[in-house]
Amino acid sequence: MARLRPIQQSLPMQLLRAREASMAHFRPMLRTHNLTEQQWRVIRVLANVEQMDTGELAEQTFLLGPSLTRMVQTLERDGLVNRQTDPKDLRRTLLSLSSAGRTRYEAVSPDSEALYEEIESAFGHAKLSQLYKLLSELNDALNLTEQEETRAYARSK
Amino acid sequence: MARLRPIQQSLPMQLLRAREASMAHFRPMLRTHNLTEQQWRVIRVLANVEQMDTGELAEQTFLLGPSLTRMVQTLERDGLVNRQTDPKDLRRTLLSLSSAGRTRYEAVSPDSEALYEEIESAFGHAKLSQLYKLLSELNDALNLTEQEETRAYARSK
DNA sequence: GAATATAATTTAACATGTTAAATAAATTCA
DNA sequence: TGAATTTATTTAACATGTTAAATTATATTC
Repeated sequence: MARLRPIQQSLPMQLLRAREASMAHFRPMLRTHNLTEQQWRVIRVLANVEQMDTGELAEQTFLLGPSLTRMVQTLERDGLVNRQTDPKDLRRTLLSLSSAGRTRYEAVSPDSEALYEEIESAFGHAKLSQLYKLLSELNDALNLTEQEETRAYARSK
Repeated sequence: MARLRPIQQSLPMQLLRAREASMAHFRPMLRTHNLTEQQWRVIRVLANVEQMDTGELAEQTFLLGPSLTRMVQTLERDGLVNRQTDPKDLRRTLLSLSSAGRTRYEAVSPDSEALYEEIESAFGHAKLSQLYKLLSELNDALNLTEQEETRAYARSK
């Protein structure tokens, strides 16, 4: 029987390792601003729009609905985000950044940008572009074959 | 003030997106074997050794200690893993795969390998190698600058 | 060799990830 | 139009992520 490849050589683990290595830079910084990585993602997206519904915010931040629902509760309690039911579609919840949320955003932004630039200069702009390109192509390739598989496993279950 | 780059163009999000795209293939498969992604990582590492202590297992699987502690409790309850205190260093816990654990490993392996091959053929072997190389270099670059920053934030806190 | 420091693991507390099911509103269509 | 379907969000339940603190054992040092 063919032996399964070592886990360290697997694509998901390589990607996880790289992501952890990059987040190891951002997390301590966010910690000094009393934000989690995911909260910062939400604030950052909301900072660039008037308002956004939960579904689109979930897509933009790569968070799942249930996580977002919980997070928004605490973000609202902490006064960083406002919620409002969409008057045009009562199923939807519209979210927006409060002024305290915007203040926080503006406090974190320079620190965040500084880390990006540090990473770019450590890794090199050319390599970074090349990496982005490959990751984007990988996504395209993976998403093409995804649907059939999902259906296949759904059937066999 | 310089505007912060859009979140979708950030390195951590690109890596997260790629990882999610790849895990979207593996998770449904693992689900049919009643394993979570992290449980599979633990089993897979233990399948290649006689035994291993918690610390090294945490490194190999990229799991944090507290997560591993909890997981091992359920894995032991489910009869997939055995625990034992290291007689040479009573602080350490030695973990090993039970025979039921090995059976599960051998059931999952072919499905896992099949997905790897599917991904390789969808994305291309050459590109995949190139991606691995870049990710590895990124890790090296990131880990070099990590320590100083961590210390900097520790001081400012 | 007792006091102190270091190391490996675990506990605790809170946040998020994941899937399934429930809820409620909008949409479709017979 | 009203029953059936679809859609957006939330709840629920369990698993993992993250940090800090506690625990227990080994290693150091005086």
